Amino acid sequence: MNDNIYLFFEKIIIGVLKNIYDKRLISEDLSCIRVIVEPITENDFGDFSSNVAMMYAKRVKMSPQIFGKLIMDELSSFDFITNINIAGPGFINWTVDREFLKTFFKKAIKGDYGYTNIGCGKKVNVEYVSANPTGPLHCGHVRGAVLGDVLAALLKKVGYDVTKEYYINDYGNQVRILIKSLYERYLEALGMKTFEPKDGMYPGEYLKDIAQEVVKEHGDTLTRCNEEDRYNILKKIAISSLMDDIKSDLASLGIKHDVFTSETMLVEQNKVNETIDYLKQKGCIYKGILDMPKGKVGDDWEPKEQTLFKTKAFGDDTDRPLIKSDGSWTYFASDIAYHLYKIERGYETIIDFFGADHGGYVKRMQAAISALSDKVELKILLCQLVKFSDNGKEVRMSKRAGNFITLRDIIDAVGKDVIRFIMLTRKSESPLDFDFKAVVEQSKMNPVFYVQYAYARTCSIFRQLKKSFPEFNFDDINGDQINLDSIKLPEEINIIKFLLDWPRQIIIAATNYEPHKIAFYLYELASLFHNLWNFGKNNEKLRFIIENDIETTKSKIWLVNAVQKVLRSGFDIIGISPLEEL
RNA sequence: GCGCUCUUAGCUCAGCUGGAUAGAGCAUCGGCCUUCUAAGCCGAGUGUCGCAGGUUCGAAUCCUGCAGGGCGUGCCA
Repeated sequence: MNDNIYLFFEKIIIGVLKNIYDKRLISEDLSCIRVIVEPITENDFGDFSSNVAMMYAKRVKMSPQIFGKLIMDELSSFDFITNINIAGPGFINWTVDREFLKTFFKKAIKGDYGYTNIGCGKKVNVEYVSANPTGPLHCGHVRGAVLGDVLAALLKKVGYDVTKEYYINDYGNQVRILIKSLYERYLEALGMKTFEPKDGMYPGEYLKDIAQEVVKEHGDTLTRCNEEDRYNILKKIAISSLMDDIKSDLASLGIKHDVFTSETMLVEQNKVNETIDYLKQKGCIYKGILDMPKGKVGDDWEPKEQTLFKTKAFGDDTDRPLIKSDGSWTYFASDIAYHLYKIERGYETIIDFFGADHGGYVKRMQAAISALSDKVELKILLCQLVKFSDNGKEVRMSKRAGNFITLRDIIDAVGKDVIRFIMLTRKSESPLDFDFKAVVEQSKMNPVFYVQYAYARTCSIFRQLKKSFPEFNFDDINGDQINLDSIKLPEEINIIKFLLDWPRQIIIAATNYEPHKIAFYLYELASLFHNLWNFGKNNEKLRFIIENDIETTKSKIWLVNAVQKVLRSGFDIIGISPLEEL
């Protein structure tokens, strides 16, 4: 916490409020309120600002100006606060002594900068990707995959005990169809018939390879055994093979889940039964007939009695069925069991990352969770779909025809770093355009190179440093005794101020579940650094390495090192590579 | 019909969760490479924050209504 200058000042103001109250200058003890300190972007006002006087003027029955004046008088007793003033409708603005700013940052950057323990080791489960194991991952999965992964990394960074989880939907109808398709491919591999995709069967070529595996392992014996055995054998091979492919694709994206939970396992171990029984006991389940849905209705709709969950009582639009007409569990039923299973494992916060096409699912799942537990928070995050195009032309996909862009295609085309960064250049609720041509071109259009270039430049400086000062010792710049007097350009101070914002940005991004903020922060930091770099292009005296002046060089290198460290730790969070050369 | 979500510069988007004169990139025009990497930097113009109300010291941000786009809408996952 002591590396966060905003928390530092917030604490100071809390202390000030206490003092004012002790002196009976105000009528109410405000020392337990939440004070917010923010950076000031327009430099004319100062470095930092707080709106506390405006927020609480009413409660102490004063005008913001008068209340602010009281706070201001107390604050001016701190010698590192200079130029304190009240502006506009009652902002308290102050400037911080440059030596203090540098010393504060010098201490902060030494440790695990940016790590904050606001999570206090609480257990959080982040479920993401969870694509059906009926084929390879396609481009539609990429955004949720990256956002979920970065969010998990962020939560870890702020002190949560994070489990990254993948839910394998290996139980429902889709799997049944998959196995049917595989059997047809198997017969084809044995030369017994030609594969003809019908009844929604999966036409993809990948089933041919799996069929070959089956033939290798079982010969033609499956044509003779009973249907149930055959189904189970085929399912086991298919799911494990497809999950291997999925895992390997995810690994290429830098994603590795901690836990894989299988829907079939939940059913077979009676978790679904038990969950539904539990809900029955609570009186949440009944048999009934749902009203005909408004809007588009299939031709085959007819009223039917179903086993229903009273999700409407917990805020859903209508009650939801749990058992299909063939007697098996609906997806919703096993998903309730799955979430209870997560709760049983001790997670206090459960986060699900869904695509926008699952938006209709949010309310019923949240309803289910409130029925199961009043302690656990379920957060369902939706990310909008990605529109893929190539040189401005939209790439249309049809899963039925089997011509979809796989995740593998995208990784091969543009690489992991580019995908990950591009996915973070929008907030998750905004739709995202992904144009192959624009992305493949390593141009200005592509922010990931811009950010990686800044990092590479820091590395380049260190390489150059070795040539100019072979005896340079990095321990010198990490020690307390380093002299930072030559760090005084406004742009250098600005970079330090911006770097001081890093721990705060991480907290904002993590607590609001907004991973894209990190990408934007890094972009801006890169921009500030490129700017500083070019000072040295225009004026040799403003370079980072100054021949024959080891002391100045040391302090400049200290700053470069700090920039590099923050870039590096940002890269770790969003999962892109710190390339030393481009 | 109902629910969720989005609408900010010519285009693509940020906007620190209610703050001060709403910001970037692209595109356009002009400048900077015998130089720590020019995949970079600097300078120049652009706004009915979809529309209309409301809440208050203060609204792009919160609430209500309307318009437009996307997604969803029983026994798919």
